[in-house]
Amino acid sequence: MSSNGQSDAMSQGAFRALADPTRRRILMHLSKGEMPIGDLVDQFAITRAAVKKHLVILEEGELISVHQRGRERINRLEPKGLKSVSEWLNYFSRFWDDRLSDLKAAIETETENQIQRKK
Amino acid sequence: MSSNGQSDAMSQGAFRALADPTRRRILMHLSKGEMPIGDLVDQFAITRAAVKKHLVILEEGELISVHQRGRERINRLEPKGLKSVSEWLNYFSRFWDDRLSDLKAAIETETENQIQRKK
DNA sequence: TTGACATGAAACCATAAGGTATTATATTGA
DNA sequence: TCAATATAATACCTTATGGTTTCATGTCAA
Repeated sequence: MSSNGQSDAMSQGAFRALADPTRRRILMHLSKGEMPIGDLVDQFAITRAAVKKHLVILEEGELISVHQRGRERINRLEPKGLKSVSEWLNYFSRFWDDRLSDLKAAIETETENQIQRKK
Repeated sequence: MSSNGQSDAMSQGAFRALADPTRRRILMHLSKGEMPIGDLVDQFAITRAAVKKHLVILEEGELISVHQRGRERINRLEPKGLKSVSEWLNYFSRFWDDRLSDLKAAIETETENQIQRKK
């Protein structure tokens, strides 16, 4: 196997957390700004307890962090977990990623132009 | 919610498939080359039937495709599913992604050097 | 055409996962 | 201090999941 073993072990919690569509929706909401559980519950047709369970799993996957503020607990998007998933995925990017090559081509052209202009 | 709804629906199967560590290991193996189920079974301490189930789930997530060849069925890495996951993740990249800017910097340097050498 | 090999499919089992309802705890403000 | 609010925690239920064992199918080679 060689590559990616450690990164895979670290991101297990994140992969698990992302498997559920409700949890991904929660992340989408939190991407617009941190908020307490109450605000999230309003967005879903499930009970507060169910949302709370999702938040715990998201926290375990290091996709969110929780911060006490008075009697509220604020849930905030946490880059760490997402980053580890992205890094795992990156190992496979050579099989499909047009973005990288497109970007590379674009930058090369751009750089050439800059150099042209400098002359 | 607005953004990312369609992409999320499409990648549900892929997210689900990626949640299991054994399935991620299978993908790692297939990244080294397509192979029949028998070759994969040798790499794991579980039965052929269990591996087969994983392959079905990977196929449902469009992470692999299967091609008949004689009496063998070859499992091949499929970019589609990985790409949809990466696109979903991309929505969040602004929260953490140093990769793009790093890459851009690296390519710029590299391109400059190439042009230097051409002189 | 018959055995051996490579595989798929079905039935079954234990545990994890997602949900509910209910009970308990802590902080704010009058 | 006491009610109201915001939340956590527990017990419980149903279905999904990952695994096994057993049985069925299809294809190659002699």
